[in-house]
Amino acid sequence: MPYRRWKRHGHRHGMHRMTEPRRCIMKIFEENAGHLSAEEVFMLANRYLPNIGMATVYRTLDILSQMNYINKIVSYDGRARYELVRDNKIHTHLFCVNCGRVFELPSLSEDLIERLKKDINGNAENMGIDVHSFDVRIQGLCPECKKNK
Amino acid sequence: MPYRRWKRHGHRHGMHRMTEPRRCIMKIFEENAGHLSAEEVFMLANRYLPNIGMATVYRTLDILSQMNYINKIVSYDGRARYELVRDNKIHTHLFCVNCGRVFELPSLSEDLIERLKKDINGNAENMGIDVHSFDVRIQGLCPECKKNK
DNA sequence: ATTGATATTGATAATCATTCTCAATAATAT
DNA sequence: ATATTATTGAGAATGATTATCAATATCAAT
Repeated sequence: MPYRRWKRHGHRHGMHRMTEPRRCIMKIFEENAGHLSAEEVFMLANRYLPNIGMATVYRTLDILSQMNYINKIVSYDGRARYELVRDNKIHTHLFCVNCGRVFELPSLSEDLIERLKKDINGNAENMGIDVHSFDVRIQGLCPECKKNK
Repeated sequence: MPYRRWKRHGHRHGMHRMTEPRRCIMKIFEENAGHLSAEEVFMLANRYLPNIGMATVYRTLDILSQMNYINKIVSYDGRARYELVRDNKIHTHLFCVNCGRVFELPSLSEDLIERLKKDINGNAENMGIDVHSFDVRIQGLCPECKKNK
């Protein structure tokens, strides 16, 4: 999402003022690929805003999720991760049922994704739901945990 | 999983004794389709075992997950749900980013699932991971929350 | 069947991510 | 510049899940 559209878009989701902490957290997601936990976002933001509070981080992450600017992902360790929404990117994640970590797997083939989209959007329309994003999730053991079994 | 294989299978995952609470919880999953929270399992078990403790429920759910007898699903409300593993059933769940509830969507078409399996198992082999199950997850708004926006 | 070793239990306390509260502060419209 | 009020940060509160530990129940060996 381009910088200048933040405010306009945010207004629809309860973000009425553009503040330092919010600017900073959005920047962090623009600059860091990957799955950041709230704690990690907090530590990164801390470099620029030493007084930022954890509550602000959570509040901002919440709003950005509602805006569909970031995706919230919850794993088995009961900790949420957040990642920037990128157009047309469908993730395949491995969730290790043993250690709780999240791993990104190679993307599915293009036409498989196209067929998935078609299938899902058809169902979505019938059910009156609003699809923000979707992904394929694998439950299983990561390489490390598989070895130690 | 047939009753008589429980013990044999469980032994590999740290379940060395077959006890009343464990028998009861496994029965609950056999008899209840759907996504049960730990709290719900606790209340159902309570009917038969009035003294069962919450800790036992969590411990048992943990072992049954490790055994791949049930699937653990974590939603946006920070509460886990568990469901019996059924062969060849690939779920498509909607996770409402607003209210946290989980909804089951109509199953994907047979051949789409077959192609997904092939693709995923190929990647799994390359990465040395152990796939217990996989599912498609949609992040978005449920019918109710969509209306109230 | 009895026994002994020990896995499992239930009650409770502890943990840890997340949310709430509220007075102080800062962003925006005017 | 000022008034309005959304937002902040600190710390307390919440709520799901885990750890602790003495008491108990299971099962293998006898």
